[in-house]
Amino acid sequence: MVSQRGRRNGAAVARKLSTPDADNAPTAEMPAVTENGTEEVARVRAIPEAAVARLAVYLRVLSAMAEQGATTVASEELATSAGVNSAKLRKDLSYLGSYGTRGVGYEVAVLVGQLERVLGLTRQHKVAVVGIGNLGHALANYGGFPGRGFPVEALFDIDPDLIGVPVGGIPVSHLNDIPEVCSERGISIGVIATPPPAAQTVADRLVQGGVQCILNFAPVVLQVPDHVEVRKVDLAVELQILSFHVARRAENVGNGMVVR
Amino acid sequence: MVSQRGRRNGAAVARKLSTPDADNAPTAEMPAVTENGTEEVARVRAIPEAAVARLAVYLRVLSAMAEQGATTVASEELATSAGVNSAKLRKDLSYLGSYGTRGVGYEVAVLVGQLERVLGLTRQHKVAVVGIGNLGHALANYGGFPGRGFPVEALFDIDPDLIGVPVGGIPVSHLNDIPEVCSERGISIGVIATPPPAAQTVADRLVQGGVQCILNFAPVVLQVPDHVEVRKVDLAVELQILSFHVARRAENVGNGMVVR
DNA sequence: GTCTGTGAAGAAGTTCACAGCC
DNA sequence: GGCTGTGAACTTCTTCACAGAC
Repeated sequence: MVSQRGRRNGAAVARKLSTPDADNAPTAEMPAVTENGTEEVARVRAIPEAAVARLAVYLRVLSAMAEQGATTVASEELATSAGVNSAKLRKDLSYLGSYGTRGVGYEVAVLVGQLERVLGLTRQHKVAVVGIGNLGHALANYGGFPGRGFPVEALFDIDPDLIGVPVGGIPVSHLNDIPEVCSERGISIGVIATPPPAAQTVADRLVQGGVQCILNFAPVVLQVPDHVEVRKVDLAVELQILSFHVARRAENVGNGMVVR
Repeated sequence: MVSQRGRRNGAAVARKLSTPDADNAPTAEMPAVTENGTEEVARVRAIPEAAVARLAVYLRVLSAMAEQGATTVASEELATSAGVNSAKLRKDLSYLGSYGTRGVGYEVAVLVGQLERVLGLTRQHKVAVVGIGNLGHALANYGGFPGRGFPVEALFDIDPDLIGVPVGGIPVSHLNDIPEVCSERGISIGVIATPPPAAQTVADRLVQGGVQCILNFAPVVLQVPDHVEVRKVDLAVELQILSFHVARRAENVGNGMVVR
């Protein structure tokens, strides 16, 4: 019956998250530390994937609060604004370390700083948008992409009429030049907004160009090397999930309830 | 707090999912009563949320296969194309019922039909797009939205210059008319592509208009009644998640590896 | 032999509830 | 009194591995 809900190796891992004060949290930019060899790592690197997405939301809410002059905030309030419950919020924040004050709450500025650090927002991530159709256009024009820190620095398309034309201040290059241009400009994030058939080829070229992360709007499952991170945004899937829920509801209705 | 089920006493429960045949399958499973007299009947508990998103992906892959003339497919092949492992795929499909043949595989056409049924794609879901800026424009022009079954039938904006102008064949109406127009046209899905400050008001009006589902592109946490389903697509969050992974990688690098 | 369907084990994620500090 | 931080309980999701149908 071993309760052990730790990680994969059963060794006494003991989840050393949230070390008490003494902020040893490894900063993103310091090469930092030591080659631990034996024993376990004192490093905190265990933020659950699911929590990461929420951290980004907290950051946005906190930034808005800071702008309105708030200096402290309680977990309950922040949680409500972020649309989660407070236990989850506190747990999520505990992955960063202990930055709250019992009986009081969190200092907004401190939390913002920590979130930015953990999310890697203390450095810039240059973005390339591939596929300057309707969507790509919209993305390119977002102008420096949401929340700054993500400047769009390259655009690509296959249409000869578009090559060289500036969109949002940046001239469009040809798909063939993806590897070279991405390499030159140090692009770290590629956004794929092409038609489905082109997506895989584009992904390959982005990888060639040294891009580490891809945000894929094309409804295609991309094949990429392990070291490349892909996130997918899939309109059709989102709509179908909604459709599923409508159907679910309709099924459970026992009477004349109108379900669209 | 007496709830208890699953694990520990798994023998008795045996989760009777996947009743074969029979259209709507409410899979009851004698609820052992309990003391909660008031609570409703929400024990249908059929398809796990996480599986639903994947079902939509399987459907797309299968449709493509059907188009190429495939008539049967094995779980391994389908799984690979969909980017999941075969055990997960089989488990997911088992939620629909038993539609495969051991030793052979699945009939593509059958599976497509079942997926469409479960995802509620046998009926149409009329879509309204609110906020005809860059993104809204792109969405409106998707022309009948991905995979049909989701016709765009109403557009809204607040800009007087846009009102009445047709975009993708549909004239833009004013935000104020959302409840009325949605009601009239029987809109079931509202897509919010407005600037953040407008999003909540828009959501309220959509709900007033009887919309059951909202796809929200605005970086805002929406407040809606329980019976309304919201899905969020958040560009900034997606980028920040990618950023997090870059930072993670950078941290773990012990040497001159270039990490963008 | 091949491939599905599925209990059961395992891992990940969420919620509870309370100790500990203000 | 109020609020954070967190082990432990609980829930959901994923993977394993094999019985059973072809």
